[in-house]
Amino acid sequence: MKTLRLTSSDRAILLNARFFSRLPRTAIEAIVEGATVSTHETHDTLFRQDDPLDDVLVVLSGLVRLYRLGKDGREADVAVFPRGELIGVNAIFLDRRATANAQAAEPSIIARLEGAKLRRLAAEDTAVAQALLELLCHHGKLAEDCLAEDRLLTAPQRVANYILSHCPNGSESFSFRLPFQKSVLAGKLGLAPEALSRAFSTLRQSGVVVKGRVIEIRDRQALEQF
Amino acid sequence: MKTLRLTSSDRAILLNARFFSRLPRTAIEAIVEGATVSTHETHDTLFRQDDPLDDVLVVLSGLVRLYRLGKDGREADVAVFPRGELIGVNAIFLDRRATANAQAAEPSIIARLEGAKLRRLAAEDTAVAQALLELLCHHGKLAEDCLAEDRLLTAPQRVANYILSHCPNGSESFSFRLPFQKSVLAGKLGLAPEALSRAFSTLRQSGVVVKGRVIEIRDRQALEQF
DNA sequence: GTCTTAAATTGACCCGTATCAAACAACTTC
DNA sequence: GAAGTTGTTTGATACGGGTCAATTTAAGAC
Repeated sequence: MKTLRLTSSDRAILLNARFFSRLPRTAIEAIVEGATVSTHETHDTLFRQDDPLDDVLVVLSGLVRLYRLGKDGREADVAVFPRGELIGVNAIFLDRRATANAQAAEPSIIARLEGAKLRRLAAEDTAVAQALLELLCHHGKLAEDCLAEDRLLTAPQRVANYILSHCPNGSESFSFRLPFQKSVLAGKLGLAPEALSRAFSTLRQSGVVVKGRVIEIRDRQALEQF
Repeated sequence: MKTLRLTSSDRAILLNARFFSRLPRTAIEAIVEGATVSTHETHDTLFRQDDPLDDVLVVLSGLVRLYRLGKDGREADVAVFPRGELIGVNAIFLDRRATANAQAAEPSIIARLEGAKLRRLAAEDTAVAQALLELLCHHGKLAEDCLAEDRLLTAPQRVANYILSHCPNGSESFSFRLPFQKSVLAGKLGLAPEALSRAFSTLRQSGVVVKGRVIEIRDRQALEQF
């Protein structure tokens, strides 16, 4: 289901997104003008691997999972995009085809920006180009982190890392709520859901208490040295 | 060992690099002006994780391996850069610190471009910004490929993939020479050298013959379905 | 060419995690 | 609130690949 224009609340969310927050108002208006919005249920597919794709998607609310399919049908997540993230920037500067499948991991509202317009603006306005450069560098770093984690850490270590990345620095004990389902976290960390579950129970002996989506940390140091 | 200026042959190599080939001569001159060159032996370290780094390195010849260290001292390659590649673009647009260690994987000649200048040029010249955007998108895609491979494919499948990526399309049988040591290939594919060796011997039954650095493929179809 | 050192291979073993199956818990929907 | 659906946990098992050690092979040095 599509609506032609962004509502004012959609607009407000966009303005808060990291990508847009660095840009002058006029640039934002130029980018957003003509954008369309769509709503999606959990498990809806937004686009498929190898599909022609000349749009950038912005997650206004909800969550989008980007994954590739193996020959045998197995899925491997390559990224998970929360509210405010841009999806498909790579594609519009390369061959304008999706490199992976995208699906909503929960009920989501998605804005679509035209790739052609973004390319034009990037070529005309160095502020836009600059913002894109920073975005891509950030994504690059995240991808590097992810690859290194996969190759260096065991499942409990990856989970400990993830938990610590949510720790307000300085505090020794804290708790937070997972921003999505555990199965999504498992995918993001490159694990089967069962392995995530087992990792949590391994971490119990290091002071991690899991109650539903809420995670409580009693001893940060124990986690750090895991 | 450093030389202050690029030789004319260094310059020629730069002009052939994918990044520079899209740029007008004037832009290239502006970027390259003031660059320094250094030569390195195998295993020399170019920079270390978390070091301040406000340069972009260009591999003029040789090979550079980018890797992260685990707590236990294990190394995980995050990228391997052959001649013509740029290293450290992410860093100059983020916090100007290295996100990984870089070491020469064979005797190498490296050019250093100043990050500050590159940033300035990217902000002034949209052609430079454009070239950087395309470069980063390409790197992003490669990183995504790598992550997906790690998560979806077994060791023999990754090796088969690598071999096929060197197959001149259309040909049913062919052979080529590995552009670097097998241990480097192993790291690039996220494998221990032993695992690479075993993968090769598994692929022998699919018509892959390995003689030193030369790889011969007798039956492409068998490889593709592996 | 021979000597020396580094790289690659092979075997034995073990650890980590995927997979399958089943029990359980938590939401929906009516 | 009951019934069905979906998500999570637990156990048993199998497989892939890492690690260590011992050879074999290849590559540099003289």
